[in-house]
Amino acid sequence: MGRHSCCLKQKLRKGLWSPEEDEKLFNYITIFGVGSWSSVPKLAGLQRCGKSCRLRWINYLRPDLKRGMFSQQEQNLIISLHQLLGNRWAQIAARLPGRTDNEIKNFWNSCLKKKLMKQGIDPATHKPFLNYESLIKEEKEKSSMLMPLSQSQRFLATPTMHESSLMSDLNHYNNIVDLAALTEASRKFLMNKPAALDLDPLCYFEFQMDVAPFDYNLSLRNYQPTSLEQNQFGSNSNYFFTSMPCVDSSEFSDNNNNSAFLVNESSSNSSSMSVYQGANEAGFSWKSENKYLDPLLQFQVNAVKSEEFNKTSSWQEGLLLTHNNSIDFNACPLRSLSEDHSTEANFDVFQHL
DNA sequence: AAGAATGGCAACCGCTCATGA
DNA sequence: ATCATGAGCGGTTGCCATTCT
Repeated sequence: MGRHSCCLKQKLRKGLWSPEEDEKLFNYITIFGVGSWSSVPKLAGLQRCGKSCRLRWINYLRPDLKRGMFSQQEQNLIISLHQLLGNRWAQIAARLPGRTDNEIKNFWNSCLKKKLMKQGIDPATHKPFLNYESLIKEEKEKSSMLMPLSQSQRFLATPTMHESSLMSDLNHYNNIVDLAALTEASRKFLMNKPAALDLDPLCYFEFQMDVAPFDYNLSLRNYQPTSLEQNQFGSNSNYFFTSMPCVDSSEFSDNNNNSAFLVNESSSNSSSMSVYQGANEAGFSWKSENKYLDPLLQFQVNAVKSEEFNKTSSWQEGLLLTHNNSIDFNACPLRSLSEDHSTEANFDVFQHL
């Protein structure tokens, strides 16, 4: 035992399928439908293991297969999906009707990868090829001249129980804040109504959010921008952030010099979230019109300076992948603060399937 | 022209996960 | 709880055709 039963059986054929075998399998499945693959070979009169039959059907015989070249749209979609999902070919294939995971995987490995590389894009990260070693070193050197700020610059607020851990994290170059801790910290800030926490104005944020129908959780990651990015922020930015995990929350807003995180999941088919940083700084929002999220939506958010954060968002349809009623939500850092104090953030909102 | 190298694709292998006894 | 089994997934292999040297 231990091995697949199909592998124990003798005189099972392997390798390419003959037209006769294809016909047998096709006829059998056409008549009896897809059921127990392990019993298919016997019933269909094939000297194959069930696994082999399944593969042949799924990848070749299935009548709903598209075949032929991938269209430009399909190629773009694959690239986008791969950026979001990585090598999860089955999930990617689920978004391309008539295409199999195997087909997409092969296409990726033989064509798209090279195509991206030719464009100077790393197919693994979907970002331009960089010499990361030297880049990081360079940025470290640059930032060491600018950073760190004094503690008073970083934190204008009354110290809290979480500040020290935040501080220590900020001392790392990448200063990735422990997400759970920061979420918890933020929640407590909110609940205790502390004075504003003034984060390093040269830092900005990446947000991650898990969403289930009635349970939202926002986490925050804070990291050092590159010097180029630093220049795009106002020097006197006053970043403040709070997050609040909510369950069926009523509206929460925090105006004036505070930022706010708002999640509403009402019993109606709508939900929304807003994040806002600082009194005069950009914020952004996330929103779903459907309680059960449309699996094909992606939101592009344009966050514009406004005194009322709930007026700052606009939406654009795109791509959203769903999974188990939860979402992984990754916002790119707010960036490109322009003269009119508008900023733009593109979000990848996706769920694991 | 011929052998080597490469590319594209189909299929296999090993693993994980779900299910049910 | 444990084990057996099957389905599904992703990495990998191997075959064949094409291109290169």
